[in-house]
Amino acid sequence: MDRLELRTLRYFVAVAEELHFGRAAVRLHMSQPPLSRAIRALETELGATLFHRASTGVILTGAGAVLLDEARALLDRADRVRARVATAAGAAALTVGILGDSTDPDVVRLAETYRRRHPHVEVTIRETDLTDPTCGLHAGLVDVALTRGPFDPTGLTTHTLRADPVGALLRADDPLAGRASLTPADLADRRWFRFPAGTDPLWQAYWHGGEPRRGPVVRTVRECQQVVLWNGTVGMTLAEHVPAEGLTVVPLTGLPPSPVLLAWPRADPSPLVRSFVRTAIAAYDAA
Amino acid sequence: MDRLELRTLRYFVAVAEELHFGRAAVRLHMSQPPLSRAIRALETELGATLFHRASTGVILTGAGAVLLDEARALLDRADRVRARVATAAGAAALTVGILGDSTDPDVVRLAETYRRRHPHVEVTIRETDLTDPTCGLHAGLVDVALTRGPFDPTGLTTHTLRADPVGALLRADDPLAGRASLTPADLADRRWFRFPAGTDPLWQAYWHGGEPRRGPVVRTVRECQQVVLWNGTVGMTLAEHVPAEGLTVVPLTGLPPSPVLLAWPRADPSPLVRSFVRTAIAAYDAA
DNA sequence: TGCGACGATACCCGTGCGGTATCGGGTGCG
DNA sequence: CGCACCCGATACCGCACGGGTATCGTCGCA
Repeated sequence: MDRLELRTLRYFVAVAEELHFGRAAVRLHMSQPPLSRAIRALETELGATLFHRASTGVILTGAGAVLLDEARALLDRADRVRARVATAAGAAALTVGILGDSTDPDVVRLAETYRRRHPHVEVTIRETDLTDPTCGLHAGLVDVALTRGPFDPTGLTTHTLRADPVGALLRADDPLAGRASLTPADLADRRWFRFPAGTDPLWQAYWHGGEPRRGPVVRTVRECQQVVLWNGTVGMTLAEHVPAEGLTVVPLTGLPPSPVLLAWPRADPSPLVRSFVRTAIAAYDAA
Repeated sequence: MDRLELRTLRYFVAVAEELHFGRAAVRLHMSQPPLSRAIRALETELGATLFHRASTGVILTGAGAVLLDEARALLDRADRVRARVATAAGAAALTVGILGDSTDPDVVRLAETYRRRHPHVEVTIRETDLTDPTCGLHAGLVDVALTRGPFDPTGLTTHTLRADPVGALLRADDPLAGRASLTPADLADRRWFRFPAGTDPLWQAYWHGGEPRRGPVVRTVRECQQVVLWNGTVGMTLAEHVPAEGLTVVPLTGLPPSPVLLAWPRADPSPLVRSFVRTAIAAYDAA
């Protein structure tokens, strides 16, 4: 009674249009055997032969032609359901907080994907400087944050997407710039750039290499680079970070990698927030 | 992208009509938690809130009302697809062979179920006497057989549904009639009813208690009972069999139980045969 | 304040779906 | 005539998802 699902009908339409199981499978981004099985099961379910499989090729039977017609109509209608519900839900807005002043191509792609799948949602990207890892979540400025940890998770739900190794950001002419890797101890006597007082303690501690530091206070990635470039202060950044001219990055060992994570208010997230989270997780899983 | 399936929409319609998750779950023959999850996932998928869950009860949102409308239309159309394809497939006929001259209520229920789900199929039940366990499959008289083993499976596909213990069929005044159980050895000196020469050897051997026997030849259940009643001949039957007046059944130990099975020609079974097999397996699994 | 109703959450388990590897047979070419 | 390739079917496997039970949190009411 329950093999007749929209997914199965999409499979059927693909095969009926290609008249070739292999090509249809490619189009459906799957392999051929499960497709053959699904069509076979559909035939069993309906009690009718939908394709004649001859060595010369695959052709539709009469029943198959009728089903093709019906299936297309059904799928068209199903596709419109999303739009109808979306307009009925009215104008919807979602503000996504992202961390830092650098433009991350991943974030741009994610926003595009989400806008394509939820065209009725007005998506606003709000960039925050490095002093607030929650990107304004606690202040209620954004609905969901695509940011980095660690920070105080009180009242928030978080989901870690990835973790990136970190490195030391040095002047290219620094004595340690040629080293293959460094530990925080190697830089214990240096001046580090720091985040302002009041910044989340966990966050501050992490980027200070796990120790209390002294040095100039910065708020943005650009400031970090400028401070390092100007006066030989050091600091942490992502190991993959491609630094500005005159700077270099040396991998830091002995430190946990920097987690990329989603965060949103714990209490009763809206469907929009949940759908964004789902989309983001799917996108990062795929990458 | 793929949470929007007909099954999910059926869930949604049930909840929207009951405005009560628990009752909707009952109607859908499932428990309440998976239903809540499914609706929640649907909301996430669509990026819209479909129900307001207040302590006073559940009410539809505007988006929910629109979806209810759309979902009903979609489900109606989907239900008609089956009928459309069936008529396009043309008049179809399926002959089911069953074993024996006794009417089995399970078989009647199964036939009813199948006819309800495949109204375009002309289902014919063909009863065979006990001399052909394939119910005319080899002779091409039936498309699929609902019968018992064992028999020569050459050219056939079989699927065992169940196995029933067997017993000895005795006159009620037989000296052994009071025993709690018997073995074939206990009856070694008796005359057994037999199946005619030419009957499938495996089948014959099974019902003769695994040994060659001498005695009157029978072809039907009624004949078996009559022969035993008239002259004290013995034979095997199902242990659960409720015998006619003057007869008794004593469980036989040391013999494999009698398998109930489906059989159909191995070569390229039609969708009708496959759908019948599926229905039958589901029915016997449920029982 | 205790209890009942009801939806949400946590956790477990089996099944179904999609994957890879391989088969079989039919066709076409050397 | 045989070999090789094309293509759908089959076999088998692993995992995610859907369904289950148990329990929680919260709200209304006695």
